[in-house]
Amino acid sequence: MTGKPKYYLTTPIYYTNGLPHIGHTYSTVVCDTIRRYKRMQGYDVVLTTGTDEHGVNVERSAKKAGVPESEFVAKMAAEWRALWDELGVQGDEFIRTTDLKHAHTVQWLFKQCRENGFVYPGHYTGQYCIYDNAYVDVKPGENCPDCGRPTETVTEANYFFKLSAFQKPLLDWYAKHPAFIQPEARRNEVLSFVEGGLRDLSITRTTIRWGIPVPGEEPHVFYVWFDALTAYLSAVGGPQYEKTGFWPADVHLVGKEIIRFHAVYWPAFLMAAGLPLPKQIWAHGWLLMDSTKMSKSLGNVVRPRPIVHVLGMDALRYYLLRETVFGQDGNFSYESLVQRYNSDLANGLGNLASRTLTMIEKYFDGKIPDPLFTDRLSDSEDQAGQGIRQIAELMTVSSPNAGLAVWGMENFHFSRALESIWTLISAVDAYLTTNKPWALAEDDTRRGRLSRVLYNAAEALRFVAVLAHPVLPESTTKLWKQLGQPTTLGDWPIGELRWGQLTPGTPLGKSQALFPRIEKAEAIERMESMENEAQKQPSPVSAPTPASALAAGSTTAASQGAAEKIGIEDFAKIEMRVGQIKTAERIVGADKLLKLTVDIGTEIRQICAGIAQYYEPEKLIGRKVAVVVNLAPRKLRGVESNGMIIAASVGPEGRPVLAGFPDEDVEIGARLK
RNA sequence: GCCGGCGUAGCUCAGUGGAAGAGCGAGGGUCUCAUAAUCCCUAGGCCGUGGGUUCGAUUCCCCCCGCCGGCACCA
Repeated sequence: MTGKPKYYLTTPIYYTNGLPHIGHTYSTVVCDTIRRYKRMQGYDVVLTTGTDEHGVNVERSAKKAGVPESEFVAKMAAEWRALWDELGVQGDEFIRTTDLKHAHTVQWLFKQCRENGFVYPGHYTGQYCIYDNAYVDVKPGENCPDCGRPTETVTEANYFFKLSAFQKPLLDWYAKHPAFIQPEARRNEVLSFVEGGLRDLSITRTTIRWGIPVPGEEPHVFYVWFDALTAYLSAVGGPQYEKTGFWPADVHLVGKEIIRFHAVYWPAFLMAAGLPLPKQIWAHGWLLMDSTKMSKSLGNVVRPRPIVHVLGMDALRYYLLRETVFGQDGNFSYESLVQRYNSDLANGLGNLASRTLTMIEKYFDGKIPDPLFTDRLSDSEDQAGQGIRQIAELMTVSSPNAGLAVWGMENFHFSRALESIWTLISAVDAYLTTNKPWALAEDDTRRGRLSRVLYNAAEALRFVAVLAHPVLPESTTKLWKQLGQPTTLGDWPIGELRWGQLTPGTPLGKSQALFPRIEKAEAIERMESMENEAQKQPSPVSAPTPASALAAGSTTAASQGAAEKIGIEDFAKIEMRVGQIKTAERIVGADKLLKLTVDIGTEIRQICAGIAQYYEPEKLIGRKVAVVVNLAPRKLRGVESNGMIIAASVGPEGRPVLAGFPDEDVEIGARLK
């Protein structure tokens, strides 16, 4: 089609059992930023995102909503699409795993793998969690380690993929392509995983109805990863990928929790089918609501809409890319979000644009002044202006020793790139303060200098508009128009950015505040109340189930720090009972944890409690405590904990004080209400 | 348990074998073109603890403490 170089990148294909939260948003916004940047660099770019719509969870949710699966997923897919639109995301391909062309691609890929001898029929027997729709590694009779619900022993016939055959080829590939898995820490994890040996993988199911049929092998349908991962290929031609020229992908951007599927399974499938491998898998970190405090409940997810409504989509995009070092985990809080908005966007970029454009309006009748570049006298007079120019020009140099704006974008160091663009903004602010154009304006003999100063400020703003556009598409476009630029900023060739391209005499567009300042408490209050409102409302199709909150490629948002009001029915979900401690011992290698056995009336439970620093094990025996008995079991330091002992958390260190019943005798097993 | 990472100013983090940094917040001052914005100054932090290598370590090595991640079918 065009002679442009091609660039293909993907977001995860999101599972449609719930609605998007801030973590999904993060993945997608990063991709959109890269897409816009590559486009400005002159690439023919395709960004694929989409929805993963098969599986038992969808079956169940659709049933609950009382609609056919196809209808359910259609509505969900529409929701996801709409959200991406609201965030300014330019998805070139929106692939749904229920698309016909995707089914064809999956079936074709399977056929290739099978013909090449990497698929064989077999049986799998294991403990199966029907809620998570997954085999889990526990003994018969044990509960699911993830959701805590009972598992079933299931034997089914299914097709296996010979993953074991790819240990060596994969390791060779990793060795030959050191940048294949990013960042480095994830690469090492994957490496040690593969070095530890690979087991074959079952890739079809007969226990699922809602899936892509395996041709001629009904009732087999394809199981999640063989289905979902292939969507990346389906989106750009499937079997005819050579015609589009977009395969292999340049980068698959994923959340760190699904790195293995992308860095091990997917390349192995492709190798088995004799297809080219993607060039890079980039795993980003999670956004945590409160990094110090891990949340146990997944109920409180932060959604992007309230933020977009209160602060605008650019504010959210900017925050996601600026606040967190890409690749690492980051913290999310409304507090820091509004802080960033006010100090960087409103007071920084917005205010600079406002003061510059207002002065050009006032002193030059709304036309870009002539900087008189040929005037040598003015030139020497304006050394500070030369400084601004230098800073701006350095931004465009792709080198870790230069201005870092372009270099940072190029290397996915988004926070660095933005940070450096903001050094230009504050340099211009300082430049204006020093040169006082408002004072120059009162002296007709200094007209030339005034022109020069305001030209430089406007030209620097133009640089900012171009450089920041991939992150702030909406507001930089406004700025672009305010600067009187007739071109489409998104098409502007970033590599051709040069100082002095701003044409004198250009009439400015209508000026308006880019980022109106907002009172912090009020903004937080509005976002939180909208969020709470949204949590109460069922989704357009059905309420998302908490167990599915960790969708593919999502980043986890743990619970909010501040407690919300809950209804009595929510409280009733928590089953607390009086328990008596029977035994207590320290856990080797864990100095905070005690392993307890607790009689809760109906049974004796093993429970771990983080109280070892303050309670002697021997003195606890016989003590009556409050126990949450219906908490999902989990392993702490390798020791299973089936319940939770209630304690007050006192002081800044959170010293635990056990809740108890000192005054009255209570019966073991009595429920707390 | 095994493997890996991290621990630097109130907060979020950057950084280097040779005189400790940025942004934000906070305190003081300033201008008035601007979104009560800007700009300037100030923060004196045992660079987790202890030891080692070195002329010299926050930066290299070891131990310890604390936190986090990975250790397979988790959409």
